[in-house]
Amino acid sequence: MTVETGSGAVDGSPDGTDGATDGARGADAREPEDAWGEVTPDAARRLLLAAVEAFAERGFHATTTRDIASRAGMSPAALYIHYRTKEELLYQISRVGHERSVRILTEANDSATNPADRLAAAVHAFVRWHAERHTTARVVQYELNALAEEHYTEIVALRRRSEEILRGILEDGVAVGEFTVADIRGTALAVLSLCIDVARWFRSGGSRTPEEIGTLYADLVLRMVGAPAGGSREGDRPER
Amino acid sequence: MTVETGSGAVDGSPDGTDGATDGARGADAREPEDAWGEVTPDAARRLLLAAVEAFAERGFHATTTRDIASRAGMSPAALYIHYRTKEELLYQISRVGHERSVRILTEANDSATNPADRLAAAVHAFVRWHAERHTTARVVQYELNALAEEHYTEIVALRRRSEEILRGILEDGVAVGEFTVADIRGTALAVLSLCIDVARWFRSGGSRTPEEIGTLYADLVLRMVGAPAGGSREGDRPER
DNA sequence: CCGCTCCCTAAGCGGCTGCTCAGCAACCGA
DNA sequence: TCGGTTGCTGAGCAGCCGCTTAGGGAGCGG
Repeated sequence: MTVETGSGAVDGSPDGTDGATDGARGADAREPEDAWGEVTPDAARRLLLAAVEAFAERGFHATTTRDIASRAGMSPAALYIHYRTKEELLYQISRVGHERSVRILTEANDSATNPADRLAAAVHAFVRWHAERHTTARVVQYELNALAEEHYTEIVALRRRSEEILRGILEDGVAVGEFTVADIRGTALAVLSLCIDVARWFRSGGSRTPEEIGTLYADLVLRMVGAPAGGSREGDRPER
Repeated sequence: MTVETGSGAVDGSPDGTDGATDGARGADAREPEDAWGEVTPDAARRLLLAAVEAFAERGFHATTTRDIASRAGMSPAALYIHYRTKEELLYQISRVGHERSVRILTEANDSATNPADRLAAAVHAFVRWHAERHTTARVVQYELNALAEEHYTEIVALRRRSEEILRGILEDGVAVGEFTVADIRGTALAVLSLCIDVARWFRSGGSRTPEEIGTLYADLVLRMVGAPAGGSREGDRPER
């Protein structure tokens, strides 16, 4: 089993260019739950996909290895050719998901210079991902404590990284006078919590698109930090 | 097994004033996780308490009936004298917890007349409960989908009730011009989500008390709805 | 003393769990 | 043609799961 993540490869596979099959992130003609295109043996990817669905629906502990295997169209034993344990499946899902989270926040943070735009971009992209990939995100965000001890601590480090990025934006915003925030740490935690929880309640059939929710949440968060006007980032209108 | 809930009693217990035992919110000498004082046979209450702890730690499916029973100091079979199934334990926890949630929101909603004060009171009390009783709240909010079909639909109705209360406050606030909210339904959902998620990340040993988090969140939510000044409700200071 | 009720336990049942292992078909370079 | 590797299956193991059942002991009205 091989996963390319761009950083922190766990198994000793060469950083091959196999992922080129889905081009530059394959944003065109996107399937409902791909984003696992980099997982190399086809069967391993199908198993991962099946595990994501099953974990999201029933939770890690309520999901049986037989269920995962049969969703992937394979026998129960096939799972253990590609993954040592059921927990390793969760670990791979969690690791890739968290790395993507950090990358989304990092890229948004680098996409602008003034804190308000950085914050809006970060919240918008982060929330959009949680809505668009809510099945994956639900597993990533809510099945954490089923991880083995060592895997858990590794994932928690990634989560702290996300927290730091957001806190950094708030600190910059307060420093330059764009934000009015008394408790920076607490507010950063609240903002992150607000975004993450989208994965819990979002349903695909709902009345709002991920894009719309991203926009709504970016506006709400700008208000939370006391940024002068909600929609000040796109264009340059000073009000409304 | 008998539980008094103050409203919507399922089994035939009188709507007694037993809740007076914890006085006005029982802030004095409060035990870590009581609030189940109304459960009548002592053994049944101990089992409920044990189940709350176990479900919160490991999740419903990962918790065994043997674990619950042994936490309560009883044999595995004793559980089935007081509850028909493991799921019924979850159902009782979920039902009582959701009824308490609705009651907290209702009382806060009735505690003032102007929408800003009502919203601040609701968020403050709701968040405080989720932090103070985070063990219970975690089960109540995040183990929902382990419920049986009929129990699930009953609980979902209670959740919709909470949603409506919050949405009502926002509607009133917009109507009288205290709030500036474009998407009332989406904002109400976001506010509720923000409050609920406190149960996920809150730890007892943290640097903030439930009271402090309640205050912080009330302020954040007032900002989210565009209420004029964050701290305008207690006292009358127009700023900060 | 009886007989009855209320709680509780020891033992265990059928079934499902994560996981293993021997074996086999398909492909591969030589 | 052939040995070796890869990817998979059928069968199954040990152990744990939710839940049941038979029975026991303490209390209690009579």
